[in-house]
Amino acid sequence: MSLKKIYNTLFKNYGPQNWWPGDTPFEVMVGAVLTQNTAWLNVERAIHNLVEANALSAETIVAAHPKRLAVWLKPSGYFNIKAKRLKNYCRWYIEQGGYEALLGWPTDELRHGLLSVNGVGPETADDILLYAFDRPVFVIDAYTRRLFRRLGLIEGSEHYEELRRIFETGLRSASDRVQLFNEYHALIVIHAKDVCKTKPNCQVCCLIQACQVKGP
DNA sequence: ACCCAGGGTCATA
DNA sequence: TATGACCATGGG
Repeated sequence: MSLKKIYNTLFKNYGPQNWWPGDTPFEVMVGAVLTQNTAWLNVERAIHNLVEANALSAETIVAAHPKRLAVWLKPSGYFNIKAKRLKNYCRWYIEQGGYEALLGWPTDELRHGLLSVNGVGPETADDILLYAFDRPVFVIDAYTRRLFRRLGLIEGSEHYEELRRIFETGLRSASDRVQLFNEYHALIVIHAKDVCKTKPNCQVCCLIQACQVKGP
């Protein structure tokens, strides 16, 4: 069972997802930080607070008092640490000259720069690279590990970079890799959290003979 | 009253 | 290198 076949099965079941739910690249970046180990609905509430406060910009976030920023971020959980991380990211983002400047960076350098920010780890960086900068980077999250371990394609305990290499090389000959990786990650998440719970007999679940969110 | 959610950092051995 | 504690809200 190839990675492409699994993608086709997922796509056939769920259709196009059109991620990331963000109106601007900057909103995508904020969402990527706030969604760390957090349900997306709560992230939306936090972003809504920022919009209502007219604070959805790097400059405003950097200038905001930490306590007040934490209040805006409260619904997304971990609000104190996320306030720091978001400030760290926005400070770096401004220092590098903002979106237009970063667009000119080669993907490897951009990824390295993102990872240099305290609070931005590999998945957050790859979310930003793929969904805000349209770079062909495959996002590895807990759902990806679980699904493909059950499918028998990976062991599951591989390091992040190793898994990313496996997926990116496995799909190296695809025509539009940005579009493919974008949809693929979205489909993996949708499969895990929305449909898989309520449709025990979807094709992918039959494939792995285990349609349960919990479990190894 | 549990368990979990689109992780990451830091301290410890 | 590799585990574990910690961060904290809201939904099921």
